[in-house]
Amino acid sequence: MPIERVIAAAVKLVDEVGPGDFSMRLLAQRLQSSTATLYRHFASKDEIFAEVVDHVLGEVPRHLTDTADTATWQERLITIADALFRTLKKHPTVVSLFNDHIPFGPQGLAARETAMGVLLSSGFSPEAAAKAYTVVAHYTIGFASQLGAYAGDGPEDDQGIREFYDSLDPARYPATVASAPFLPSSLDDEFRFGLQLIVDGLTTQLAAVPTPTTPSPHRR
Amino acid sequence: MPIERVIAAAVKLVDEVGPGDFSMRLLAQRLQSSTATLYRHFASKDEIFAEVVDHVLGEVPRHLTDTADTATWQERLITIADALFRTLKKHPTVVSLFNDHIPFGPQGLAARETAMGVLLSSGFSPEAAAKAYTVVAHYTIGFASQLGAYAGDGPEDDQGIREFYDSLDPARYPATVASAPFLPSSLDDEFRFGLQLIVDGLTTQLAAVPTPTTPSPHRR
DNA sequence: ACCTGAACACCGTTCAAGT
DNA sequence: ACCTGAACACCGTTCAAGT
Repeated sequence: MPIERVIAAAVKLVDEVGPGDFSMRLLAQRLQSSTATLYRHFASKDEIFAEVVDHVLGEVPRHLTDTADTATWQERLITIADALFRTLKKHPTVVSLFNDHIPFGPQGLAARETAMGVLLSSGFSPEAAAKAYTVVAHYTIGFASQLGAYAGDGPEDDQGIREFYDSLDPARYPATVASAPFLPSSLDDEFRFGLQLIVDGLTTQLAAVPTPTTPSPHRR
Repeated sequence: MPIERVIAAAVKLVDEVGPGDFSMRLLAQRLQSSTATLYRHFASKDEIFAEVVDHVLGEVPRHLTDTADTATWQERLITIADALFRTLKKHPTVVSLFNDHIPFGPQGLAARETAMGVLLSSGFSPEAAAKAYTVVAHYTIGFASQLGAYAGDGPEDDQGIREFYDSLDPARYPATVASAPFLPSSLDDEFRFGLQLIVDGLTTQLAAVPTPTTPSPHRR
């Protein structure tokens, strides 16, 4: 009956069977209760999913690796994005739920506050921080959303994808075949590659305006 | 009974009611047929969704704006990503289906081939082209995946989000409140901002290796 | 007050039976 | 050979009835 127990069980169930096979009946059964009882705590399945998203966001701080006081804002921003990405990778089936609603729950707000604090104390202007965090958060969640496509039943692992493009008719798909051997080795590598590009781009962009870009100690 | 008519009706139905409310019965009814007949053409609902994704990808070329022969690869790459993003924006409820499977259908292959052709003929090495296209494609689809979150029932429009963050307790969420007035004005603007960052990053990255980055006429 | 079995109006998928 | 009504085993959500 404690609400937190329901949410924890819901997270576990989504992790195990995915949002598609998740059902109120299954959840009620696991809690040795009935669906009608669940509806006294939550208005709908969707509301439970929102709580699941918030619960998962609560794990982000655990994946935040310590950064030295001398770390640049670039290093700090990459650390934050990486913590979010690693959290989502631990709950691959949950990620799609992030695309239904903006995470306005307490853990979502806390994650945003922590990240914005790091950026502001690293010398970002409020405007630059808002744009940087928003784009990095959307980039990270967007990439993680596609994790599911690489865990299906087709030739959908790194090696299989390369082989598939390589096996196409070179007369019909010359450019695709030519580049097939050079495809990124994993969505992970690609995520880091793109994240670095964005941070590089932010560095260039910020250097062009009077916003201070020199690192300053975080939360001294 | 022609298979293309079924797919066209499926796209229309997903556009209208979303994947959640889409049902085989509803589709059969629109086609004045029965669900059992649908199963003689497609093995499952999932297979129909795969065809819907491919059909939508077929619209990308229509959104490709003409680029001058003197256009840089940066301009060409942005044009390609923008065409994909605009296509997905026209089918916001379809986008989530992109996250279930890699688009290996004929239209998906054609879109990839066109984009890779542009990059290769713009002077990219096969390796640089593969990495650049993959990261840009995932970036674009990832961003578009989150379009749904900004069309819900909460305070989920640009103005409402700003107001929500602005109304938080400044003592508890100082960094969030400080940056609230500067949030990007729309997911559109943010998409273009991030895309520019990635292209800027690619420019820096490519300048550091012997890969030619000078524009050359496309498909002369 | 708190809980729940059973019901309602749906699903995806299959199959025996019709033309 | 091609189609389909009806069935099967499920859904989310509600509500009358029980303690």
